[in-house]
Amino acid sequence: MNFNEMVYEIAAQIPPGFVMSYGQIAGLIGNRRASRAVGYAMMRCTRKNVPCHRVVYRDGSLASGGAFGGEGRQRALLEKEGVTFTEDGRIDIRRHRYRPPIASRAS
DNA sequence: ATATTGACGGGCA
DNA sequence: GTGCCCGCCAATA
Repeated sequence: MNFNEMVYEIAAQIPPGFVMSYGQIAGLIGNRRASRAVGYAMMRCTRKNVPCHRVVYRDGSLASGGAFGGEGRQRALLEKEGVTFTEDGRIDIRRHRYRPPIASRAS
């Protein structure tokens, strides 16, 4: 499951205060359509040192109901890192979307 | 080997 | 702008 490793690698590159969408990670890997698979991989990332809480939906909404062990768990972590939320309860993705330099790293 | 599920994304109403 | 439906990939049964 090299796919999973790649997802973890990219997610780990997300700096504090920034977030990436599943689809964006999927694109960096090489499969832009694999957004679902990326999320699936993230689901079991708890065993890794990966800030999976920085991975959100393309529209800035967080993961489905309490996927981190708490409904407000992810939001709390992100806010603590400096991520600003809108009144809709969504991340201001416009500002916090992380842009990788170029090194997509897909070796 | 096929079928179903799941932390998604994009397109259309 | 939001909401619903379909399609994509990978993993599990």
